[in-house]
Amino acid sequence: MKVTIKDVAKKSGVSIATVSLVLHGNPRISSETRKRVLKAVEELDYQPSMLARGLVMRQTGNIGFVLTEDHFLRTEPFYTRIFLGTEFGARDSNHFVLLATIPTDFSESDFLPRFITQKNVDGLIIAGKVPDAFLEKVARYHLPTVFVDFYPARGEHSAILMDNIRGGMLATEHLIQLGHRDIAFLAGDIKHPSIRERYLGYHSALQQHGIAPNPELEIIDEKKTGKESGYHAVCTLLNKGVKFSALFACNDAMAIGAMECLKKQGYKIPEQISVVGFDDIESDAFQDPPLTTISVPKYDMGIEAIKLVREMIEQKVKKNKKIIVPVELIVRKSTAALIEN
Amino acid sequence: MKVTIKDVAKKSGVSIATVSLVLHGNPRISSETRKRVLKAVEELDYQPSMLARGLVMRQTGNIGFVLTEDHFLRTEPFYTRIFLGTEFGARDSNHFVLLATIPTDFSESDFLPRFITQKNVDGLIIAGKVPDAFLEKVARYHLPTVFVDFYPARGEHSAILMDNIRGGMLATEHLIQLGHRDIAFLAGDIKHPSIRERYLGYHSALQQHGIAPNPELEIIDEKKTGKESGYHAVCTLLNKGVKFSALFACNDAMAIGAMECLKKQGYKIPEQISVVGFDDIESDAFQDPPLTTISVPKYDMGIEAIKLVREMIEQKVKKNKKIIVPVELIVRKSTAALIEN
DNA sequence: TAGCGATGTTAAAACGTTTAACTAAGGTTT
DNA sequence: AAACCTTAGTTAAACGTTTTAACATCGCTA
Repeated sequence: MKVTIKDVAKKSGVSIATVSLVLHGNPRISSETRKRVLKAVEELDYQPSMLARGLVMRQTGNIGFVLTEDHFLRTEPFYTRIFLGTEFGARDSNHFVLLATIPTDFSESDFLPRFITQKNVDGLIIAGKVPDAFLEKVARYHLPTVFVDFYPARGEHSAILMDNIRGGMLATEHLIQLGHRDIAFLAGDIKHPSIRERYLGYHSALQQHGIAPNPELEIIDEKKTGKESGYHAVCTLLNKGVKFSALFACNDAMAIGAMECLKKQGYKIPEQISVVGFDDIESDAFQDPPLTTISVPKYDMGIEAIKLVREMIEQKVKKNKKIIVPVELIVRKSTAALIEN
Repeated sequence: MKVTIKDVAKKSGVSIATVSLVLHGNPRISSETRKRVLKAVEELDYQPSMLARGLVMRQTGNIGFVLTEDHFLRTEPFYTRIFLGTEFGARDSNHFVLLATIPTDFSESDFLPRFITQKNVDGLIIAGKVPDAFLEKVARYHLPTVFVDFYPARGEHSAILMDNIRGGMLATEHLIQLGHRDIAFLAGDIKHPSIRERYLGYHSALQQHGIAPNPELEIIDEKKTGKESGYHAVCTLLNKGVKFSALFACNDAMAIGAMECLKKQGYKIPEQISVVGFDDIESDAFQDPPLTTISVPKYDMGIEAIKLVREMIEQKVKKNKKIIVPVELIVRKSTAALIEN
């Protein structure tokens, strides 16, 4: 059968308590005994039972990771990468990350993930936007919770967010530095905090450089934020007949859609129009031309999220800490200096 | 604190043994006591501790789900869907599914997922192709294991596979029934069992309908199996100058790449050339024209996988059961009857 | 009336840990 | 030499279950 602490104790001629103490680095144990125990552990390949440990320590060693089904299944592996980050971060503290999806339209009558109702996790990471009904229901369990890439409308919470405002500024400033003045902004779902913030960044960069924002250049009422929306937004912009030499889309999907439309209309990118996106999705580098964008450290966000829940679990204190991870401008071939004509 | 079996016992005026027996549906308990206990359980919202239970039952209640990082991160959520299926299937038996990725180039020196080395799972599901080095290393742990969409080259195993041969036949027969005779086949990585089998299906359908396979029409030595490979394969085919009115690609990615190339060269799909793919990926329906393909029940594969590991765990017997799930032809707009000219 | 079988319930051991409280031996102060 | 501290290790309780064997009660039968 499985080798237990008893086997180790017997083999090294000490009590099981001593073994346990050694394993926890208790300084009361002489280095000689310590060595003997460690040797036995090694030779027997002893692995402590998480179950037994959890039982006495009253924790499960698990952390729940929740996101909507849509987010999990969407083609761009954004949250998947964040999850991978948590998986990695969890290694240090020997936690396991349990992943569960909830219906995208979670309602009062839906069930919570089992690991929540069964109290089989010590803490929770909630990634991406989730319905209010879910938040209400889950709040009843008083689990240490960290939000990632989403911040609930009401209440104080711990969260890992990206610096959307700065990202918006970075993108816009890049264009300004290239000499552009007439910079369009493309977005949908403008009520979503992240998108709103990117928009704010765009605005404030313009103002800081003494460029008056031109409402004509802002297409922010697209229904969605996918490729088609980008395509459509450019159509709208073109139809207005307003002059622009660059555009900043609230995400890469829209940027790619926008490029498609522009190319179809015969515009040369970046010679005639520069394009910047946001997110740094996989396919950016394979676009024609490769897309300049703002990169988000997804993996790191996962790691930070784990660190934060762990802090909350250990200290048993309801902190409300917001961590803003920095974003970065990635210059590729879709942007170029303005050519005056 | 957390409500335990003791609280339930006290509240309903019985011993904890009785509570436990009630919860396990033991028939020796009078229906009166049973009712009382159940009522208390209900009122206290008692949730048995998986830890304590696992400790005495010597099982963890967890099932590990392993796949390579590539497979997890790839844009098409194929394995993600399978995972979701396992998650769902695990609900009945109240198991949790722990997901872990391994490096795509896993080697002897890499670490196994923690839940394996720590014996924190009762069984294992391995999805997609994994390196031999991983298989060797993991075999040492003698865990009940089920493979999904992959079957190791050596040894006998339990696995959930899709009917690739039949899929290949279905696709090819569809084209034959539409009147096509010169049907090209596009593939890469022909050594991969799944792709090989699809190829076999293609072949045998041709033969069953008395059509001599034409090696000139088989482009099977592409480096990879992505969109670019499909694009490139069609170039090769076109350069040969061999006549064909339909093509069957070993997967949708290649089919989509192929369509792009054909459209660029001015061919009309399906009027001049019919195209069939395999996999039924998300974006098929949004292609121009929407792609006819073979659909694979990913979600069901996950459910079946869980069922099978559970069987293996319970019966503690090393079965080698192969379950072949059926595939289905999905007719969209990329195929049409041959127009003689 | 002793013995028996059926029925319903419980006591207690076991699972594998952690950790507070304790012990024993030796060393140091007074 | 009594009292006290250190050091290194051990004992035993606790965590929350499951399950087996034992027990109590009752109505029957011999």
